[in-house]
Amino acid sequence: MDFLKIEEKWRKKWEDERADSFDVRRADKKKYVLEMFSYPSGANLHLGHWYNFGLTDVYARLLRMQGFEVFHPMGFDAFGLPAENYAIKTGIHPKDSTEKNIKTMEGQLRNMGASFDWDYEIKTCDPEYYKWTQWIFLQLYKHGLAEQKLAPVNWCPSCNTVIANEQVVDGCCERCGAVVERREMRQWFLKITKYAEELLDGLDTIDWPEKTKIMQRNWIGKSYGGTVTFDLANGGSFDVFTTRADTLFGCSYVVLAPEHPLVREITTDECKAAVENYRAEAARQSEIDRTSTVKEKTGVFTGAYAINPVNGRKVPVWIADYVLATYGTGAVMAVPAHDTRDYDFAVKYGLPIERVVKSADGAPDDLPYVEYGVAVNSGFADGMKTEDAKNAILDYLAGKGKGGKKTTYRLRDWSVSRQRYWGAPIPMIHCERCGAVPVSEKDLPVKLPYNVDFKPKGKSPLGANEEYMNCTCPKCGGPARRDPDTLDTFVCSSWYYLRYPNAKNDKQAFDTEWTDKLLPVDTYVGGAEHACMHLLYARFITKALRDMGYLHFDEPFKKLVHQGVILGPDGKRMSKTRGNIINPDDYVSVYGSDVFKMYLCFAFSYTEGGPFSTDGIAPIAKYLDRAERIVTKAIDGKGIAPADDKARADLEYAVNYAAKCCGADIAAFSFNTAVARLMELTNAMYKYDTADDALYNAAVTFVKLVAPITPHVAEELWERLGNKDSVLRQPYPVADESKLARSLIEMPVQLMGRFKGTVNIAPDATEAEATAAALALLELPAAKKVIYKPGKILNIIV
RNA sequence: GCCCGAAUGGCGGAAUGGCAGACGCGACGGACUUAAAAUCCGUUUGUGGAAACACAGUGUCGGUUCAAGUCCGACUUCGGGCACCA
Repeated sequence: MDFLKIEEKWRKKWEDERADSFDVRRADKKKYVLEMFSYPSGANLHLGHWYNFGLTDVYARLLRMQGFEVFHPMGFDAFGLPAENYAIKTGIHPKDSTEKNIKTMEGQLRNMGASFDWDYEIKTCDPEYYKWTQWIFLQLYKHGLAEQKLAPVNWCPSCNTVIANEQVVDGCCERCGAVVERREMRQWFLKITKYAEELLDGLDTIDWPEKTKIMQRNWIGKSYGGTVTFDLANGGSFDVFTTRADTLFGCSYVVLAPEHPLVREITTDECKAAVENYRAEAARQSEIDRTSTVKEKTGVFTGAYAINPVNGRKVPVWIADYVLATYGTGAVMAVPAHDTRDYDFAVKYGLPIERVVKSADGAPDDLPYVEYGVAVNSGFADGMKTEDAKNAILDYLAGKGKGGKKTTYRLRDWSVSRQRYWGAPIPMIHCERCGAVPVSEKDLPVKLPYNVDFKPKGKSPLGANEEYMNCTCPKCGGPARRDPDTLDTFVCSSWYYLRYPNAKNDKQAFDTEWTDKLLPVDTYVGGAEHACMHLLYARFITKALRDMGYLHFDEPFKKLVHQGVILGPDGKRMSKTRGNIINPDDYVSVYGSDVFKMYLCFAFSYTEGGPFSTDGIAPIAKYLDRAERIVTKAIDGKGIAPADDKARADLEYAVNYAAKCCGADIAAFSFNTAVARLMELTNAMYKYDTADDALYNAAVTFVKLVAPITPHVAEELWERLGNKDSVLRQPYPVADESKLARSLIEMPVQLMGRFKGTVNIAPDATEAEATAAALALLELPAAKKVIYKPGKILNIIV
């Protein structure tokens, strides 16, 4: 078949007929199918796009044939760092390069033959889009969900700019090699932590991969414990968070994070130099390095002492980099006898190690003993089991006003300020008199100026543009400055699924009534790398907008599917430096999109992915040619009465078996087995080998079954079968169960759980009948016991 | 380092705890052809055997079960994420 020619013919026809338009009148039958939109960093669609968009489109087309009105939009996540880096390197403006890339990708997406409705296209860098991103930020601000806080950023002293984690390589700047520091800057945060509990609970209500739910649960990191207030010997106090309050009597020192605000105040003069050095050193390390459990623990003494509230004991206050300012209270109590990190630290620095838990059942309990057990050397808690001791000690502290039970989350607020150019400007104004003031909604969008020097020079690129920065305070009318930062691109992508149905609405971000009809997204497909960030942010924004009354659903994505990662032919992740990048165009331009897509369907387990190999592509083209030949033969047989009943029954079985499996497999994103069932069907048609009505009917069903996968080829064959309408609008075949029923079935027989052979029995055979047949096969007189699972196995035990 | 996955023939991959290897690639054989290509048909986990069949076999080691690729524990290797790449 001339695939390229066929594809051009049908694509043109579909475009002329607007075959992929969403019909709003049928919104009651809607299915919202969405892929994570693409980031136009390169000029071309890469293999991952094909794998995500191409195969999800197979699913979308199946749903259409099953009678649903599918809403399947496409757009671009167009702001972001790579375009800006590219601009710094080449001088090409991010807007220009991004628009050019989008144009190319749009063309390629159209040639994919996927059923996107382009009427709803969005681009996050379009002022008509980011206007509403800014509007959402303002709503969050008005509802107390946005606030300014100090937070550390990576600062390259040589480039004189903030750099992303990605640009930090082994603690050094990837551009110039200078050692990167962490600096505190004032930044906007969205208070996602307010929703920690609901984000956790909501996971139970959605159809997502279990592993993704587990990852989100761990990311949110709820832990039950308590706070303990330590008074400082020289006045003042601080709280620690612990999940093991039962070990409080064994606390022999306390540790603050190096960044803890109290550190400067409490450090004694003798210790000052060491503490300052240590803080500077800690600022150079990433959190991953700091929390590594194999890294040797280090720390320094501050010279200060704190009072353990349960026993009045004076314990030294240290700082150590394994304590993070961002988790819990930024301070921990150290119980070396019952925590491995504290133990290593205490051994290294000669701090006391005192047992306060022993094993309950006499099992070995060498120190450090981190298991639960029974409290010892713990005053009033002696003899209590760990759980009881926790409660007793926290209750005691609560009674004294020195702490109590507390639940903590690992989840941190979402930092959204970026000291970069290519993003949505933060719609806030800083006034000397009024402080931070929101831009009024009527003045949105705050437009990103085109003429900006985005080269690094010590502050945000926008901050150097006086024309942009100077404005008047909306509150007092005095002179004021704009916020020089832009929003994290995750903000743009945390609500785009709400915008698609409202893509052309220039009055609102979305029309609530309409949004309620089309959302939530029924099936969302994208990479598992987004499990904790994008997917959590989107859930948060949905819940926040719901609480403001704008939405009436709780979760944005009912069902989630992750596609796997396609690796290079060498089994490694594709990358420029490895030189193992596969360009899909090289194959699509030769074989066409149908063949390439069917290859992607067949060659991988969708959710696993795997190494790419060119070897499988040509065979798919051959297979479609083989299918074409048998369909062509079948056309000649139309109207000829079938002769052989047995052969016809076998063919009909194959047809209905394929019908039964194909749709179910595609719906389960098991594309490879769906293709396998189609191959079995064509094999059965070849075996039948008679041009008559039975073969003709099989061909008709086959063409419908294959249509979601290879729509162009299916349209062509459908036309040749004598049809005038589109095969893509035919109802998807449903199996006739009566054709699948067999008078005898093969029942595997096991002896003591080992397979011994099969017997043919009636599908509804009784246990006695089945046992008799099995015993005959095994030539045994009787069974001691029989395990019979009709349709599955019969296991004889002697 | 921490969290989450994955590992099955020469290769890609199938398999609600119940016949491991569906389907395909490759390889081998046959038909057609003067020949080749293309096509159609067949064989193809390993070992032994002419065969029937027997034994072994799903990364490693151990466990649960009448029965384990599948469940549990420990490990090895690879992949994803770790909050400023998206």
